[in-house]
Amino acid sequence: MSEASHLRIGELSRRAGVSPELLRAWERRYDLLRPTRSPGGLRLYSLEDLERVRLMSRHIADGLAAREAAALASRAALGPEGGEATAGGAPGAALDAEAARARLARAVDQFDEPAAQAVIDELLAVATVDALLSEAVVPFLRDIGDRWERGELSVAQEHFASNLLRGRLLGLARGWGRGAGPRALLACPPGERHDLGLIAFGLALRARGWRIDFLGSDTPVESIVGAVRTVRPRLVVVSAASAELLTPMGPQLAELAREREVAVAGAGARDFDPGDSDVLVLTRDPVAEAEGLAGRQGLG
Amino acid sequence: MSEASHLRIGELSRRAGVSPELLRAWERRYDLLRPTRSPGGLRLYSLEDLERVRLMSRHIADGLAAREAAALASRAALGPEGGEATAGGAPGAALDAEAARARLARAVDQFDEPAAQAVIDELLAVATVDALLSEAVVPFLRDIGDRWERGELSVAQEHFASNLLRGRLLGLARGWGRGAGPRALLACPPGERHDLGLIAFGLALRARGWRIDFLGSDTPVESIVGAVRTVRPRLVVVSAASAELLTPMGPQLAELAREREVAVAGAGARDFDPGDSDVLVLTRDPVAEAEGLAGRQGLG
DNA sequence: CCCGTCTGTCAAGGTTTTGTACAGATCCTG
DNA sequence: CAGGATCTGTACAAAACCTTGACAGACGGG
Repeated sequence: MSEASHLRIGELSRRAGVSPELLRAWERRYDLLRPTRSPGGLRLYSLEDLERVRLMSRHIADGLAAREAAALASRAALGPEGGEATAGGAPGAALDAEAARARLARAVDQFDEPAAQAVIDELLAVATVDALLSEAVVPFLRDIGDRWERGELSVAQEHFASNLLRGRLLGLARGWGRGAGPRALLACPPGERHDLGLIAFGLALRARGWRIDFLGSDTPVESIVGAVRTVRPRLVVVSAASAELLTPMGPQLAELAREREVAVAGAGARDFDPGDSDVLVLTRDPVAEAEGLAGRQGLG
Repeated sequence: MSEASHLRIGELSRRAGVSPELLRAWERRYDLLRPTRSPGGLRLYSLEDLERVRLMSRHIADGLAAREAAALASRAALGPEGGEATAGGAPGAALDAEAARARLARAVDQFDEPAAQAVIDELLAVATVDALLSEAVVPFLRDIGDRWERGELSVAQEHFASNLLRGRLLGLARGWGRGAGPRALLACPPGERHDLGLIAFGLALRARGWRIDFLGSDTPVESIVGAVRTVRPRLVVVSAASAELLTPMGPQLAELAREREVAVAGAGARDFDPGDSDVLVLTRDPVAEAEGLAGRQGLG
């Protein structure tokens, strides 16, 4: 897994998001990389080199001069991964979520899937699922929403970003139905197609021992009720971006809530009126709410 | 073990999606294959050779240069390296797709996520992406559709299955925008939410060297057109389950088709009338159509 | 405000890599 | 035996790289 594939400069450039000219300049001026050469003289890089370039880029984004960044990146190559102390940046810990979101946003703007995946890879490498969700995914979704409302984002870009993130989150979700914990059934009401927040919520619950049954977007109330009868979950979560989609199912939710925990979530939950039913209204971020529910259920 | 199902170069070319000239060039330049010869001197290939060519193609699609891809593909022939989950296995290994589908169906009926994931894991272990798609995914989607029409499947079960499969397919799709191949832009028209077939198509194209830009379900025509302007793909694919969703965008598709390849796919393509435009109508399964398009584009 | 340094970018001119094409001879199958 | 499929060898052109050298904007110090 360590060494391996030999990338030519073009591919390294694409994966690292640094132009070939600059890569050569860094090599010449700071001796950042020492690629092997093909018989014909072409530079061949390893995956370690890729990491080093990414590290250098990150340091530059943090405000260091190129020379300093190169020194740091070169040193880090040997020593056991230090804390990556970001000098004077965000209050964040080892993970500069702010910078990551910015890079992610740029990748989405350009429909650059590899770059976006790379950012997520880096985030996953240093963050727990909880941190990933609350510091990157949730803010990123908010960003997307804001830019969308301001008209800065096209539908195509929004879809592109959603599908990319959905793939990664569902990847993390693999096996979330396994185990012996209490079951939670997750769904969005009819008309609602924003399921990313719900997936994030599912992951946060999973990290606390729940078993997840995920129905996803655009699920009719009767189907949810039917699934509840089959699955017999301890918790049902319905998420929507607008309260208008939640209100019509109020009675059925209230009915369900007589035998089990029922909650509404998402931006739409804020304006949802549970009346005198036992339906919980979750307005905080997924991780916080998952934590709250875990406590309520006497779970870790 | 290594059955010499003597394939001639034409047959190998068709199955691997690589032109005969290129196969000979790879043999000469990188010693990728060492076919036996017929008494008259014709090259005879084994199924192992086929796998090796496919592996090489995949590495190229990942952005590696031909020489490096060949080195990796040759090395993989001996020891199973990391990452070759889809191609490394026994080439002829019979995958009992029928039984797998039955188990998958039962798992879905019971909302048993772990069981369903296990079935998919097994399939992935022995099948190539192509085989997985054409022998498992596509028939499974058809099954779902049929049972849905007969009312044997609840909405909840359909959603459950879709999200599960979507997660796995998008997992396989990771990095499908990488590399230097021609770009293909994939989307569903407004109102269409069945994107699984389209994802499968994207994977099949990917296996043949294309770079994929995926917009997914429910994308307005103007957004598709806008994205085309940004991305400048060589191919645009629009997929829908019903022709009613495709017909309204006929004019825009015809317009797009004047400068690049445009195709409609999905069940709805069957009833789509391209008129006198150059819009291609893809009615066969994703793998077959991807193969056809690859040939049309002179791709490997 | 001027000057030297740092950095990212570009251009010119030449080489390597790689997919594709062609020509003429040979092989295979109905 | 005709016609399609292959074989060998050579050639090409586009894309990607290489090296050297230069240059403009940003920035800190005098």
